[in-house]
Amino acid sequence: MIGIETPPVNINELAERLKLLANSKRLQIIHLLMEGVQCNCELGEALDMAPNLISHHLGLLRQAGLVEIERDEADGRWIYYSLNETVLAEMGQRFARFFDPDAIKPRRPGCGPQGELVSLSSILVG
Amino acid sequence: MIGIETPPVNINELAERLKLLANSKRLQIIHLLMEGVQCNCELGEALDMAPNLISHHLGLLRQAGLVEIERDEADGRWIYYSLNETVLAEMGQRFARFFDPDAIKPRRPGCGPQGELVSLSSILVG
DNA sequence: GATATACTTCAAATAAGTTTGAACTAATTT
DNA sequence: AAATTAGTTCAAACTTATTTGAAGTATATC
Repeated sequence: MIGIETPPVNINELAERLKLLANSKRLQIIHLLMEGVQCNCELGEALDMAPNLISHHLGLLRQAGLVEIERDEADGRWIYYSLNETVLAEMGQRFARFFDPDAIKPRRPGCGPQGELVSLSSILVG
Repeated sequence: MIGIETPPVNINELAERLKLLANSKRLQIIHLLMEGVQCNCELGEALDMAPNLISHHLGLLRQAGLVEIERDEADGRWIYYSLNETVLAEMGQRFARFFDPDAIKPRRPGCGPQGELVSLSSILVG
């Protein structure tokens, strides 16, 4: 055990979010949705992927709240997908907060020859 | 094929970066390095992981340029790891640029009943 | 009511990533 | 020079994620 505070962010949760995005097919889908594309068939055509695969990835994105659906009012067979702007923004903020380069603290010698010297002296002095 | 510009970012590369970070063990390592922790043994103790596993994950982070090493001048057995602030910042900027909620364009009816009407009329008119 | 369309779900196959355990360097100490 | 220490590398076992192919919904058209 070493004397470091537990992280203020939930690392496992952050890893889950990153896993969701760490896939080029899903990134492509997100990109197309941002461009205004809206249905499974159009995504499939643009990405050259089978509809069930698109559906699978959309499902994962949907589970995370990043993608939302809406059926066509006139013809209910068509489903329109869109990004949840709020969730996207919230994710971005979390990443920015965790990977903030300004939060890097200087290395401290808690280990190695220097570390031992320090801990020895801190025991002798403090 | 549909008329959307190719993305200005390299999606595969972005996915690779995200994959690197999409792992709770590596996030924990990054977090500890940000806190100033510096050697394999200390990371291992803090995370309750075998040194070879730590080494494996550090290796991946190092490949991506996110982590750098330095040997102790007095006792070369000790290796000190640290984060490359520039690379971290650059990654953060890339994510922010790709996941920018303000870049979401309105849905356009290129598909479905509405889409067909639009493309029909655009053929007839244009 | 039968057929077609748009999409989803399921199960199996494949691929990729993670962990483990052992062997291996490199540097230092005795 | 033998033993120790800090860390790495390798191969196999294990786990998780992705893809494929087939079957299944829901809605709409003929």
